[in-house]
Amino acid sequence: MTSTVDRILEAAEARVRQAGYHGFSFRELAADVGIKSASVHHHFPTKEALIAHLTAHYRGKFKEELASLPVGRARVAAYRAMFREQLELGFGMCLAGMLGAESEELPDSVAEETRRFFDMLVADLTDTLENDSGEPRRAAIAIIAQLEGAMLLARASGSIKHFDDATERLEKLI
Amino acid sequence: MTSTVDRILEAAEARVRQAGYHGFSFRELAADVGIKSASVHHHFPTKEALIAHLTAHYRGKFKEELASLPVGRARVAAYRAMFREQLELGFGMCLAGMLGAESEELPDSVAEETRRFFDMLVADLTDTLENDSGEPRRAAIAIIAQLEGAMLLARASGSIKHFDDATERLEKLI
DNA sequence: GTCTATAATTTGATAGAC
DNA sequence: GTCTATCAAATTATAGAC
Repeated sequence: MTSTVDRILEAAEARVRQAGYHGFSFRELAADVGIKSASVHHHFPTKEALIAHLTAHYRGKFKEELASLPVGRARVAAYRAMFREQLELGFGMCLAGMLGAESEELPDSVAEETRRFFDMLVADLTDTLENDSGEPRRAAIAIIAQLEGAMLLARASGSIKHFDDATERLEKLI
Repeated sequence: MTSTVDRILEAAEARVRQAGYHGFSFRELAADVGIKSASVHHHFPTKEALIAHLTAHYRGKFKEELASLPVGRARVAAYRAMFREQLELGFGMCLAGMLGAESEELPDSVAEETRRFFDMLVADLTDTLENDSGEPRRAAIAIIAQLEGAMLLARASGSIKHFDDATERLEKLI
């Protein structure tokens, strides 16, 4: 049995990943969970607080998943498989990717948590590539950009094939 | 002297590129132009009609700019410079990139125009790379994804340096 | 072509009962 | 912790005067 807070976070994640920060209301979110919007406000006072918390939570979940991935060059392929699976399951954009696109017009706390997500990702991949790349940090940034852009393009085109095409030679960026 | 329609399109482009489809209202848009929201509705009956038209218009403008770019491999570097300049001037995401991220929850006509933008871009770059790549279409898709993802990452991180890092070895994708 | 006025609905958020 | 009820503001959109 999952707590109400967890169910709110799960529903909010789905909503943001499909439609962005401004693309859904507290009422829609509450309906997803099976409660009323006032009950959502009981757990998260404002939309800003909810999405900032969600983004930090997403970063934590993501970091946990990273812990189980292989090290070295193989980790890049595992990143690719992770992103692809999210697309294939219909989960929408990466949460931080969606918020990153909108970030200039988002509340500060949300933009800040989004920034921290990418800092974490860049750090993880930079560490990973330290022995495989002359410029590990630059390679890490290029790979993350490629994955986010491939997701975006696949959604825009309505075809997961675009993700596969865009990332097939991902390791050339190392 | 620009027409009211052109000023509406210009303001709408800026709004969508910063905040997305749901991130602004007709009243804000009208204020940008210096008119009332009812006057915006006179030119574009609905938000869907406005943004669908805007996206088709953006595709046309983009295609015109492409006409002045060099051919062959040098065109890839010119693409990169184009995208970078937009970021540097504070123009936000690529319009189609922003709408592509949100596309699953957008009105059909808007999603369709967004798809057509990327079809056009992929076709242009595929033609360009025909003599320089064994898989010109796949290379084209990879390059476009890289550029869109680099914009997204630069915005999320608040640093144009991330765009430069992500795209420095863009030609490796050819 | 632009305006004022307004309709009908939705939004984020709060008060207070249970 | 959830609800009903409600608020004030904002939203997309329309009617009709000028």
